[in-house]
Amino acid sequence: MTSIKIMSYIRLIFTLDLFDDKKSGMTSNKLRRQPLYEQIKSLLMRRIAEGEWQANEVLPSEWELAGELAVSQGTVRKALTELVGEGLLYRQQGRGTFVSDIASDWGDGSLVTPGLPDEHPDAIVCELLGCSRVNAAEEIAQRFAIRRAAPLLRVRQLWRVRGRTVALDDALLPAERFDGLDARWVRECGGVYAALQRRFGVRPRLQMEQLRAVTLSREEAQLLNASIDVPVLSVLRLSSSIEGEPIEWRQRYCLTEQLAYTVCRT
Amino acid sequence: MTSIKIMSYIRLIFTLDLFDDKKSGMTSNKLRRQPLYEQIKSLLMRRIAEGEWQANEVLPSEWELAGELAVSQGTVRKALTELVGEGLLYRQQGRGTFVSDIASDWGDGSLVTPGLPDEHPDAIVCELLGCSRVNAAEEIAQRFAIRRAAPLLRVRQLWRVRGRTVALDDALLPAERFDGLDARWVRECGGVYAALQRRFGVRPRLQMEQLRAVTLSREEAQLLNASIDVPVLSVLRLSSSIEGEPIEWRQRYCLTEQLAYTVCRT
DNA sequence: TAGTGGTCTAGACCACTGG
DNA sequence: CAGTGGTCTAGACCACTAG
Repeated sequence: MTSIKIMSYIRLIFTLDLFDDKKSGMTSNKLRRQPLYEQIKSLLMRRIAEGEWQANEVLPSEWELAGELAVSQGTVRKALTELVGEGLLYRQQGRGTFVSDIASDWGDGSLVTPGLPDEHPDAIVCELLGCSRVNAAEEIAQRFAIRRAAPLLRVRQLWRVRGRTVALDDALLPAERFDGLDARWVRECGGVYAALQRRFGVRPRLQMEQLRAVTLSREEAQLLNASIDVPVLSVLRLSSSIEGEPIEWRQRYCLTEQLAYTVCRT
Repeated sequence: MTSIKIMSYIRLIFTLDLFDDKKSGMTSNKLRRQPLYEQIKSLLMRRIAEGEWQANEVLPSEWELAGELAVSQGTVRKALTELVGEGLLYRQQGRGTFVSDIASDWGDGSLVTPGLPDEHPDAIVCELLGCSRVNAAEEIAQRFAIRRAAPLLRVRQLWRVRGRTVALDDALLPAERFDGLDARWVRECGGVYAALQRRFGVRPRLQMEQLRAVTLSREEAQLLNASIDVPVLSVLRLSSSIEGEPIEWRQRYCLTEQLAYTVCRT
């Protein structure tokens, strides 16, 4: 217990630049100081990314954090509330504040019978088809803010519901940013996003999604075990880190004859 | 100024049941009292629905509201913050808190070139095809929690971008719940959602969305001026009031050869 | 019963807007 | 300059969880 406190204290020393001119104010009031609760958010995000607390582990209480960081409990609470809103944490009254689970590569939507029901969706199973390295085309390079023809990691996945193929994914990630990421890591961690989080402390966040109805190429149709004529839902998704850095560019083709791609709010 | 205060005071009297046992506590502690800020949210939502403040009008300041409602400014702030999060209000530092604009029937997504750009989307124009009354099929009736074959208002709309037809909408609303709603009201208010808000004080909120890739029937293809073979994005959307009451069931067919249906976050 | 998050208060100072 | 929202503090009490 005491050692934890001391370690936290040492960490605070090294991050003291964050809490610099707290009382001074007055100096250079044009360069706005970042609010305390924002600094606390950043600090907590970094410590979670570094693995100080694993998924579903409990954080120190609000009062402990307030003590460690020498701020009031209300300020810690505001930081935690925002991180809960962003999905990084969850709270349980009387128990504590916990780190959220790692996101699945599938994302948020579920696949349910088109009619309408609020039926419980069947589990989606992922098969990793393989990883390869490709060179970034012009537009992709721009998206990732990397040079043209820079190496990309390409991950292909096949999704099944009750044994039936339902979707084909093609994910692109900047290879130099995630050096060492390969099929073995993805397999061991159980997904691209899980690997990103465990190895690089990065949590992908959906930033933009483009939806279209298209038809498949011969190769894609074969992988999905579908006719080349059938209309297919195309989902093009850009994910980024919480800081806004673009992380992944994912093209999904989804068969929606049997199951509809469903998104619920609140 | 004084009269406003008095009216607010009178209103408070009539809604005093909301702020009943604030200090008493202790009594029947199993029947949890609703938090003050939730009561304030409800009160403000009702007053906005009743038209006390129009879109883009400024609300009383946090201190004024706190005075009227006899609560602390922090509690008013919490209520306002949540309503901002729900999209009902927006704030501007130094200016005040304002009522948000009325939502468009189109919804949140925009239509942009499939490539990827963050290009500024072209304006979407709506043409009202007509309103009619139909009887609720079994599954729709269940959704709206109304009896089978109860009357529904059916609104059909055609959407255009730069003159090209891009989408066909078919909206169903419970006719008895929105008695008097017809083509004239929709036209005058400039949309179904605008009419719902101005006439009934209801703000539709997206609750669920189902996406599929389909082909069109002959009639729909004709209306959209499209081939019957082309894959079309089907969007099935259920909207509800903020209280959770189901309001609208909307089927959209969207041509996505030229433009992709795009959703952005943050 | 001790410890946690959830609500509420009162008061302070700041940054921004507008007349 | 007065008035607004934005941040931060300190302290109180409540409801829930778990030993």
